[in-house]
Amino acid sequence: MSPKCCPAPPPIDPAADPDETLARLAKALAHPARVKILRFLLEREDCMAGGIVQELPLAQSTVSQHLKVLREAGLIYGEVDGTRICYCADRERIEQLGALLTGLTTLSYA
Amino acid sequence: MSPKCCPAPPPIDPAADPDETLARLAKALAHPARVKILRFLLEREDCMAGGIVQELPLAQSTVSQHLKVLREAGLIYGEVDGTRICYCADRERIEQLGALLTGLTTLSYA
DNA sequence: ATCGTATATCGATGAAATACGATAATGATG
DNA sequence: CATCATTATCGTATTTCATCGATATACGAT
Repeated sequence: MSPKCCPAPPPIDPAADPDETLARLAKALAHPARVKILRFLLEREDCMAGGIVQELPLAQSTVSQHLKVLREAGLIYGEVDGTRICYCADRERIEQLGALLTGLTTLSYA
Repeated sequence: MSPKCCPAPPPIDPAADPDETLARLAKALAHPARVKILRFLLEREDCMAGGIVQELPLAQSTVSQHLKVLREAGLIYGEVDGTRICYCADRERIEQLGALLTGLTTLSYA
């Protein structure tokens, strides 16, 4: 499931406030470029990421910034090996976002 | 299903770019106060909203601003009747966000 | 050791978000 | 009609975001 080139993703903190967590994850997705980056990473199972810059009409430094935001939110993880990066989308984290959303909508029916 | 005090929610535009839409909706949720507001509205099926200000440690004008953001993103809808507001959470829109998320993660398995 | 490539970080800048108080608008109430 | 209660809007200060170019860093190849 999880590709070889990346270390294990950090665990999800169950004690965190759901509203804060939801807002935090949503914020990381709150930019089209970051959604596209995430989609790009999700599309290739081997999580090779060299070439993200070419996919977007943005400067390299800007893309790097967006990657940082995604990384800090835990939506992607990985490592940089000198000249090569190996980022992976953390599906579990994305599913956590989905679960938080579902938890929101099913509240009143519980 | 949809409460009486609110008009019909605006329809969802199917032609919009999914990444833009996802980012737009996520952005509206990218603040804890707005998540709390949404949760508050989802909790009461009758969508009465008088009292949101009391739920949050924020000035009334700030809450109004957050409501505006949610409204413009289509996550809530409703009308103001002078001294009384009647906002409803748009469950369909929230589910659209969930669907866009799912569409993202299931991409490579399609 | 030098060059080339790929990524991250820094610094600056303009745009947008967040917050508040003050004010306006609108209905309800006396 | 005057007043109260509730919400929206305006003006403004502060912070955060987005973007870029320039520079730093790390590795591979020559």
